[in-house]
Amino acid sequence: MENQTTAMLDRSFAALADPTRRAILLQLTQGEAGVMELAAPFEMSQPAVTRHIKVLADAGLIKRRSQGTKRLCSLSSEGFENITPWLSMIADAYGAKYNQLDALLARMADGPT
Amino acid sequence: MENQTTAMLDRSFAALADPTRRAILLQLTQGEAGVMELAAPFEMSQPAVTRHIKVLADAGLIKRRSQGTKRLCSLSSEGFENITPWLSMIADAYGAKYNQLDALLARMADGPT
DNA sequence: ACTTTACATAACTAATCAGTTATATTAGGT
DNA sequence: ACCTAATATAACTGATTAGTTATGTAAAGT
Repeated sequence: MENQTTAMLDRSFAALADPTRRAILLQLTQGEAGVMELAAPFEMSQPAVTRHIKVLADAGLIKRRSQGTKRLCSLSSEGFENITPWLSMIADAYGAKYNQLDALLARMADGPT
Repeated sequence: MENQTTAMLDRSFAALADPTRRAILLQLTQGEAGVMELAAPFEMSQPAVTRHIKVLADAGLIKRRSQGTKRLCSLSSEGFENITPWLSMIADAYGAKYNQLDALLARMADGPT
């Protein structure tokens, strides 16, 4: 009987724990991109990249939309909004000593979108 | 030829991707604790908890010191200082829209310890 | 209608992971 | 010296993961 939040945290952090997926996210900071574009920098098959993209989407870290035969990916705040409150719980524990993290989390809690 | 930073990010995020390990970190926000204490809330063997603790330590999320026959664990900022700069790169991409995250990361970059 | 582009899905494999039980180690107490 | 408490290590197992190749599908172009 695990709750959604916990499972979502699992997925979000796990998605971030892979260098290929982090590289994809960084590439997406440059804007929307299709699967082929995202796959280009890697010496890896297209299906492998497609799966990384699925993992990122399931974690709420990216969104996808169709445009013709393309599937354009872009960053999504959802996944990040999921992990930051949790990180802030830890940050609080560090107290003043670590309040930089605390501040970051507070600002994320303000939350846009 | 992967660099340390990348491997460290892998370890840090992967360590956070498990509910038991996150629960251990939360428990440590209450202060130092030995392995037995940390294991108590879980229906899990002691060796299993010991391994989770090792994963957290390898990720730089906790520190350990010996006191008699006990091994006291406490939160460590290292692992968090590792992931926040990376998160801030992503946060920058969101721009003003997501600048709460951006702010958090900026504050973490200030960094104590 | 046919081809091509862009992607998704399936079936398989090797490696890693999370847990188990059993056993070793290490420090303190008596 | 011996016993116990607290933890670590080893050997094993089942599940998940990341990659592969081969094949399927869906929208555009000709």
